[in-house]
Amino acid sequence: MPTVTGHPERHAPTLEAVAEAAGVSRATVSRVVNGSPSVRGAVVEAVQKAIADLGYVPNRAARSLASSRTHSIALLVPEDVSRFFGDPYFASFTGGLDRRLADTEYVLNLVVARDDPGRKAVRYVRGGNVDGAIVVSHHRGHDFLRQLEGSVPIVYGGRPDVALSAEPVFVDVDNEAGGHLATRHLIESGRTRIATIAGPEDMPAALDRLAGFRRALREAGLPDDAVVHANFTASGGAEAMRTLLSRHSDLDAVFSASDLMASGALTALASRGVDVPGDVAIVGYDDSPAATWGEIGLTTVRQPSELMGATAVDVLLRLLAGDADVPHENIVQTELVIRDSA
Amino acid sequence: MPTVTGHPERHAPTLEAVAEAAGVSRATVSRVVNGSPSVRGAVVEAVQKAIADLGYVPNRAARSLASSRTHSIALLVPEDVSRFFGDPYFASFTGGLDRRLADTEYVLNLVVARDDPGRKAVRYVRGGNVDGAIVVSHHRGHDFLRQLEGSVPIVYGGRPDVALSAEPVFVDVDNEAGGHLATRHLIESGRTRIATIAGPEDMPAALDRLAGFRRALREAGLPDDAVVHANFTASGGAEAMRTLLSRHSDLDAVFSASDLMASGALTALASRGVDVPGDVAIVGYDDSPAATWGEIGLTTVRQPSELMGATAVDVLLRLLAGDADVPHENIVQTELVIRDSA
DNA sequence: TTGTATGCGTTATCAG
DNA sequence: CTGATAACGCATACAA
Repeated sequence: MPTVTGHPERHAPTLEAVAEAAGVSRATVSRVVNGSPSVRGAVVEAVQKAIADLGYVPNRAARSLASSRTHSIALLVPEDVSRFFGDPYFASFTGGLDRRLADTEYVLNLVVARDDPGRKAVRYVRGGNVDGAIVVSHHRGHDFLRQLEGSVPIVYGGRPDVALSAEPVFVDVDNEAGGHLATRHLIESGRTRIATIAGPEDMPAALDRLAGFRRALREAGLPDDAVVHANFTASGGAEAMRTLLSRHSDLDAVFSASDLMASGALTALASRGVDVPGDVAIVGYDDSPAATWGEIGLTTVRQPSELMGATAVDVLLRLLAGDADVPHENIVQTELVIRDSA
Repeated sequence: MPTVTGHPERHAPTLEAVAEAAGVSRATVSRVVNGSPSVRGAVVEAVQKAIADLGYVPNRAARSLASSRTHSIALLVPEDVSRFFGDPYFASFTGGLDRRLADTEYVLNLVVARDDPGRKAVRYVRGGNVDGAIVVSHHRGHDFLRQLEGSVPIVYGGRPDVALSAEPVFVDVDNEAGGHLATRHLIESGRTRIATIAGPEDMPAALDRLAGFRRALREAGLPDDAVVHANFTASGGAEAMRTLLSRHSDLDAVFSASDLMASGALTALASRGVDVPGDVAIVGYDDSPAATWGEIGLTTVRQPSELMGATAVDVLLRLLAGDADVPHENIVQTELVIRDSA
């Protein structure tokens, strides 16, 4: 059995060693490492050379102990990880987080509050283990998030639907504008009888998209009464589509509030022999993988999820830097991705 | 900043404070916290009470500095995070990791080695920032992984296809058995002319599944010559299906090495008016969301990805505990999920 | 079984 | 601009 636990590592070089090699004191090396402006140029160079020669890497624990800053931030996920990452939107959001974080010396800690009602996670965050936190995939009723207030700076992915005592800082997408964008595209391509498969009535994002849909139609002087709600699933979308067809035989376009529902709608249309986009045009929402898995590419509204992740980091970093006037609402815009269906 | 319910921020209590409250020394408190067996029962209780009263939480940095163990492990992802988490398999794997880790005091650090050829990530892992690492989604050519050897215990998700100087510890799924399982199911349901849409010829997992397919057919005395390779995409699967149909008109079943390819095959069959599973039965692989998105549920081979994540943690924990004889190969078995298509 | 003393590697507060 | 020197909170040999 090969040795697995052996540490052939010498003693990792410390500030002390670098100081000696550079002929200065520990304090000076520390200053150079932390980019203090008050060090003579020549000394800086000498120290940096010593650092490079010895391959010095600051000890995180020691640094953290002395400065009481951890240089790590929590990605707090209040639900099952598989579900969270299984959602392409969050996968992409996390990608944005990471990419933006790569330029910094911050590290991402994955903190999950699944079974325990947030106790362990709250203790972790409050326990001084991280400098800040980004909370994602939070839902109404996640009241334990309140216990995070007053500990470290927090940025929410999506406007939190929780009773917080202070105004939360969040990044969100402009769903109303997204719904408007999609519907406007249908209008501009000459459609006149446009329906929507809306999302659940208790989800703010869904309602906002619906509002955007309605506004676009009103602005164009078209009727906005063809609305059916579904539950963001493919089968729900299929059923909604059938309902719409039976109610509005003159239908020539549909805005679906999610790609998954749109894919269900597409199969429903196909089985009825309705040509897409010939007879009926359809625009989805999300630009999820489902948008390109079918035979005909789905024209859809992309949420800049990666940008949102990056933005969340930006905002948090500003908060950590003590920036007093960071905006609480950070709204990013959607974008239309045109494929075959509309 | 509004006052938060609970502890008024003050100075977080330290060992010192607990010691004083319990009327013992810091060392004793430390022993209790770390579960040392050599502390009198009465004292243990007293200390634990003090801990509870004061809401004491050990300072990670101090602990780490003193013990040179970090209690955190790295999840090393050598590629784009979005792609990694966008894959349901990895999302689920990570879920397994997390769930198993929840019982411990270890924390997961997300370490990504995307653009930089591993330099930063390697430095991080070697820099003593983590006690161990779990490496996932590694590909051939990721030679920088070699630089991790000898630093901390490492467990790979999937057998690494990299020239390592020591025998790597990994968890993997038995792809050959999976291919065999799928094919055997088709045989047992009475199919006699069975083809396969295999994965890329340069991927070990794909080849293993193909080998399982062939073995099952040989064992049943059936021909194993109906093989077409595709690239694990839906469109690739559709094209492969068309090729198979043209070559083997007597086809009555197909094993597709991925659900995505199977979904493409399904659309290809549908457009030719072939009934599934009436005329042709089809079994996929992965049990990904794609398996249930279509009109007919896909019978498929599920990879116990979550179990694999949990196993990876188990193995790593044993390594960290200094367990001398942990097996290097940790193989988990696949499972057949029967739906409509076969 | 328990307490004492020391050190872990940095940062930060002073002087100089 | 630079160098001593005291924290930082905990673990752990060593003593008792």
